[in-house]
Amino acid sequence: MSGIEDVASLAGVSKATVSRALSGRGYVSAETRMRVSAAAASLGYVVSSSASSLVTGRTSNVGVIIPVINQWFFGSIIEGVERALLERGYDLMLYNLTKSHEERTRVFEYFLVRKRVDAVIAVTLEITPEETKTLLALGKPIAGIGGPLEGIPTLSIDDVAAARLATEHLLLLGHRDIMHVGGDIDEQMDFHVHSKRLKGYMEALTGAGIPYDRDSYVATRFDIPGGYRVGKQILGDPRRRPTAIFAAADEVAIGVILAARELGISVPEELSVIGIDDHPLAELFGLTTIEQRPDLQGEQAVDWVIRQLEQPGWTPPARHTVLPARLVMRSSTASPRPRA
Amino acid sequence: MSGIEDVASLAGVSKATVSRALSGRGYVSAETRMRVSAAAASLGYVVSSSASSLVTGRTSNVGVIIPVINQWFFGSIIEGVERALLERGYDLMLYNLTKSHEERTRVFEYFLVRKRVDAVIAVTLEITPEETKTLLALGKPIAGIGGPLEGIPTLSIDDVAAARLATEHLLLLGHRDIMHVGGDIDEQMDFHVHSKRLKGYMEALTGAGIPYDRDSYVATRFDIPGGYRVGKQILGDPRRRPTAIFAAADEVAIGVILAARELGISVPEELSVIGIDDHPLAELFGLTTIEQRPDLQGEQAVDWVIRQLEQPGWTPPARHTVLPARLVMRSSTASPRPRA
DNA sequence: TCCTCGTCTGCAAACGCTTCCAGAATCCTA
DNA sequence: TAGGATTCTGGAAGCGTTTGCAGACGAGGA
Repeated sequence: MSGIEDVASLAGVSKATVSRALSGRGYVSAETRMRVSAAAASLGYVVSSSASSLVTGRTSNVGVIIPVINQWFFGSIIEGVERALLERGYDLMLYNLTKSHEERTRVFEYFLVRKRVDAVIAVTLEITPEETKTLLALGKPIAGIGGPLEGIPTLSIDDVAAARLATEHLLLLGHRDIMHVGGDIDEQMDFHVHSKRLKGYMEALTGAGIPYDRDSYVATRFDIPGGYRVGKQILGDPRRRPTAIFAAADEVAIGVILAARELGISVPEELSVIGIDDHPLAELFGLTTIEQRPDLQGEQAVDWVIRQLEQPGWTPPARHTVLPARLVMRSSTASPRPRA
Repeated sequence: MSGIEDVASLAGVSKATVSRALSGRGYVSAETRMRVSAAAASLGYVVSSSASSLVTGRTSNVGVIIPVINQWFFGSIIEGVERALLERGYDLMLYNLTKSHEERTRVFEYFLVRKRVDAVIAVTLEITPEETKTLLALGKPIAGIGGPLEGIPTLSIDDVAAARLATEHLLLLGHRDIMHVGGDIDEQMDFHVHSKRLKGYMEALTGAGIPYDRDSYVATRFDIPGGYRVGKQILGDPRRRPTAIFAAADEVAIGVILAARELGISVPEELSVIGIDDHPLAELFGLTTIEQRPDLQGEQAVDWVIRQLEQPGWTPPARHTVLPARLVMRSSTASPRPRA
């Protein structure tokens, strides 16, 4: 494995010049630069990132902390982040932080601090003020997807508003009997996504003068089988069946649609269903939904941290950034049929 | 940010002793070790990984090259790899290598070589002999998921055998008119997964004395909408409709089932469907399938590379390792109905 | 012509660790 | 009691870069 010294002697210059030629910092004559590049290429030389970061103090790594990988929302974020980082010459260190408190501490106090990353992107991670202080003390840029988070730039859609928008769409169609299938409030994800979406739903109902009935909210797992299970329950009981269901995520909504189909309940004639996300499967099921773009959220977070790294003085938005979430109308929602 | 020197003077020892105490290498008295640890903790000291790897030559990073993230198979692999690495104190550097040749070269020639990782795990990546040579020349352990790959330990299920098993299951039930919905041979993934599964299908047919008809293989995208689209085509034409369909992946199979449902064709009474993967949704759809466990594949690959790193002399299996893939029977397959 | 300024290059000092080496202290065994 | 083995510690070299500083050179302005 050849070092900078070898390149230097092959090119007939000093180590310093090699370093300058290859990194593009400082003065180097065009002719010298060519010679150095040629020498480096012919030796297959690549700088040692450890040596380099030892002296510069930068690693060219960005740490991403994420609770789940194998789910559309999170996978899309990773894709977006990866793409943006690669483009800018940074590498991605992935930390899959599951619920376990022990793991969390380990990552926070050990891995991240360990001078391994230049910046951190925390996905759906409710960082405590103390942890925030630790992180900020490191002087490393941080950005969060989710939020808001005190002291850290964050971005996300407005969950309350999105849920309200979805519910209002149903109300506008004339539905009055609308159920909400959401996440389990007790098994909360960080940032209370579940309660926020529930809140938006309630607000919309209230706005329309419809009293909120405790029974009209049902919790389940945030995936297709979860939606299916609950769908079977709700729709299986004719007395309980609403004219519309607002599911807190497209996967849940799709589960509900599958349940409806199985019960012979036609969507949207007998039941309207709306979700949130605009999941890739939404189109196949004709699912009306509220679109969000997690991949762009990832890119945006990358942009924030890298800008901070590379443009001294630049600072990201101090407050939480709210992303647009728009209604995508498809064929799973319609006006309720007049009651028989 | 405190360095080893600070810890040393606080504990009243030399840097050398601090290093030994904290890393657990070499002799240190119990009493000294305690004092050093206490000092380190009180200063919030963490070793600089760049400095450390500069002298030791190890980074404690493992690079993972993967073509897709947001798909069950690949996401599961990442989860498995991440879990196994974290457990052993390594960090995961993620490289999402999409089709683009340029990106590929960049990652290979630049990122990986850049003394940033101790080992590489290549997922479904057909590494050329030249690239293999480059990688091996780096002296870094490599493992591949997929394969076989000359000179690199790899693991995967036997795609031909799995496809044969699936098809034979249908044959055993009495089906003779079996179509195969697979990936596009021209838009091949690496390692020719598509053609291998097609081959297993053909072998099974031949074994049963059934001539292979070109029209009985249809290519589509490897996802639910892809399966759905093709399903609609095939099943929509009564003259073309087979009694059974072997889909090369569960997602495709589920798409086919959805198409069948929509056309009022009941599964398994009028149509048997089998897939490969045992995708989380398989159970919901009662899908009979061939199970594989990508997460375990990831863990296994990690085990190989880390063992090589930590147990000098240990070598992974020289040849391709074939993983078991077993039939999981559910309710999407049955004997064909006697023809009217 | 002289001086200044911008361009180019090399020397050498860090960067923060790990580890080789040697010396001191303690322990065991003959 | 002597001698060797074992345990513990510190000094210092070195890992492979980047970068501040200073010197050399040529060009342009006064």
